[in-house]
Amino acid sequence: MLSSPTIAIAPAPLHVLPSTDPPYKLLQSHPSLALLSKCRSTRTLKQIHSQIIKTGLHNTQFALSKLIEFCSISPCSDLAYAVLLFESIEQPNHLIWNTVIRGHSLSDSPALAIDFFVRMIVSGAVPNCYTFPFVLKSCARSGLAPEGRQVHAHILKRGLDSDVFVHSSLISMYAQNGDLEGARLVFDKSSHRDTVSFTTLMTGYALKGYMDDAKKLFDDMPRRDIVSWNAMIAGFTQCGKFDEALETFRKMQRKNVLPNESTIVTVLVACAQSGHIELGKWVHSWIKDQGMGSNLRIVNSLIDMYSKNGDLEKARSMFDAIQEKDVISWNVMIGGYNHMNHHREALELFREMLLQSHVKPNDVTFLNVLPSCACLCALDLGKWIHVYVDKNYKNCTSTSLSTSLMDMYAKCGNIVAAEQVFRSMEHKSLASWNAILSGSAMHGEVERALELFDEMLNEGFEPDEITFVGVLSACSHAGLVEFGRKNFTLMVDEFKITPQLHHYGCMINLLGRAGLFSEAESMIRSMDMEPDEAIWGSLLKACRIHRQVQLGETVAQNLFKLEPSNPGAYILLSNIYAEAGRWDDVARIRTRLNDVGMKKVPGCTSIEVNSVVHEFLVADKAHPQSEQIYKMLAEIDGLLERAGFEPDTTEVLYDIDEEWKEGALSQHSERIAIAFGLISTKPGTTIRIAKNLRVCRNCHSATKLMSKIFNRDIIARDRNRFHHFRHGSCSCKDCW
DNA sequence: CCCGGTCGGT
Repeated sequence: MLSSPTIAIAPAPLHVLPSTDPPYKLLQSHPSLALLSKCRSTRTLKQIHSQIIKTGLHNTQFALSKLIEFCSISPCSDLAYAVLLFESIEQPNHLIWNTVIRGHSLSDSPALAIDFFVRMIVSGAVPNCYTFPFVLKSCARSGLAPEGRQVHAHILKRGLDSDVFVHSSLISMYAQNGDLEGARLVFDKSSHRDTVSFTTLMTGYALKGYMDDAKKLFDDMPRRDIVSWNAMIAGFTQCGKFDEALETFRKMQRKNVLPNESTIVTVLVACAQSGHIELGKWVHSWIKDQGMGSNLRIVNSLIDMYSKNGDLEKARSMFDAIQEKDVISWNVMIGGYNHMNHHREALELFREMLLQSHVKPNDVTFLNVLPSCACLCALDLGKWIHVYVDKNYKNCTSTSLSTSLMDMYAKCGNIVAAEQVFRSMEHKSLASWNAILSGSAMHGEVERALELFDEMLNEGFEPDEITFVGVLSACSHAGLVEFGRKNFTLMVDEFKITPQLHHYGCMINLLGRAGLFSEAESMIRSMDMEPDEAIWGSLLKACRIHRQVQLGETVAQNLFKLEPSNPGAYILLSNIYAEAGRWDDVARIRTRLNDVGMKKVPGCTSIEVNSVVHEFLVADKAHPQSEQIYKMLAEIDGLLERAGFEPDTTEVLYDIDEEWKEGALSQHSERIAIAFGLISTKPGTTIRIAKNLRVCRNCHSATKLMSKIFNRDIIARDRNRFHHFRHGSCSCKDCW
């Protein structure tokens, strides 16, 4: 029995097929081919293939084209197998050529379809009106505009441009390659413009954001079908014109055009992105009336709409009610948690997906989970995903997935792994450069960040505003005033980027810390926008460092106005007074602080041990191992004292609305997390923690000493940047 | 018997 298909199709010389097939109606209903529609795995595919060989069907072009078609576009596609089949045929007919070109045009590497097209012509086979739509699609999908124009020349030579399918495919190809003039020319020259050609050109305009032109075509077209309406709604949605999108939807209903599944999905996207939750709810009840309430695509879109609008409970209850969840159901729910900063829930649901569902995660799943890993410093889970991706996607990992992995490593404290991923990437996007650049900046690797910036410019990448946030924050972390000024000018003059608050924030921080107050003030005056709390905040910090009492008072007033209930400004100002010996003013601020009833953001530190993320608050006793943790804390205090550590109590004010007690400083959340890390990991292991606020001075000094006493690398992420503690010192060189 | 345009998750 021929159980091995490779043996079956590999023999030389090549398969010579009879020039004509038996009547196709006989073939079409053949039981062996009917089996294909039920085939779900490569194994059964191979069995069916053997069947086809046994019954002699493999001597027909029809059966082979069906097999190739199935291998190349079914859910369990295996393009390599399709090519193997194809190569075994000596003189493929049109159908076979078309099928193999179509298979490649829909694959991950659509450019290969063009290679087959060239081979087809060289072999003397004549492309027909079925061939060109596939070839044009691959020119569009692979972005090969010159090749697209050459194919257009072929079409004209063969007089096939009057075929409606070829005609609309041409418009689509030009439009998707961004050549709207080309698309318009094809459209204008034709005398057989149908609804599809109109809609295709209209979509081309919409894609570029030219909604006025799109609207004009829409109004001018003789007949509109449901796809035309949907395309118009989608066009408005994609360029953020949600009101117009929803208005078009209402108009279509007034004209008694019945929305279909795609319409609903598109409208729900508009509701999700624009926050029109009331309309979303109305659409939901309308869907129920229409009996579409159990359509999985629609339910998935509803979950997305509810979760993006903050109603996670409604979203979750709909998610739980789905009997047969698909990968998108999982992705939207995980993505919803991630979007609303419910990172723990995102990771928990991801675990549940792996353990309790039969749905395999895909790249979008990871794109939704990785930012949550990054936020919680869940490095083990992030690494697991990396290994999984390498194993399951081999060398076809997308640029965005690699970028997301890189970002995760950088934010979890492993900048070396981030750089490794970066170097291994074949295609880098601007986002990839931005991620590695700001990663290096976050880790205080300033020279590296500036090197990377030069490198990306040399490779011809055009930096954007995010790039410059990375560059300028690198300069500000290292106090490189001259570089900061230079790059700020470069950004504005060379790259014509209007500075945003973030950029000014970096500059003010940099100038303030260097004591260049008049330059900082004149920069603030030059801004087109109102300074935000970050800008005043960094200036106030600078006032404290340089003991600028008078300026500090003015700056603090600005902060009080912006954030009346944030205690940070009061604390900084009282520190400034304290350091100037103005105790009356200190007392006055403290009273005010107590009167206003500040909303203090509780300090919270997370640490991952054995793939589980643990979170600790100040003086937290909720952890099951609390008793051991506090024993360890006491031991640490003793060791610190013996090493000559003196608590720096200048920032005790941070605890002003805590019940102040002896030892409060050693109960800051980062200390508890480190103590937990020390008792639950092997000696010598690196400890990684992530804190939601900035590390206080006292904890910073204590942690430096702890890294020496326990001989551990401690990598701490605070709200701003990373601190790598090692052998008693910190990578930030005490300047943060 | 294989052809075109809209549509969800970054």
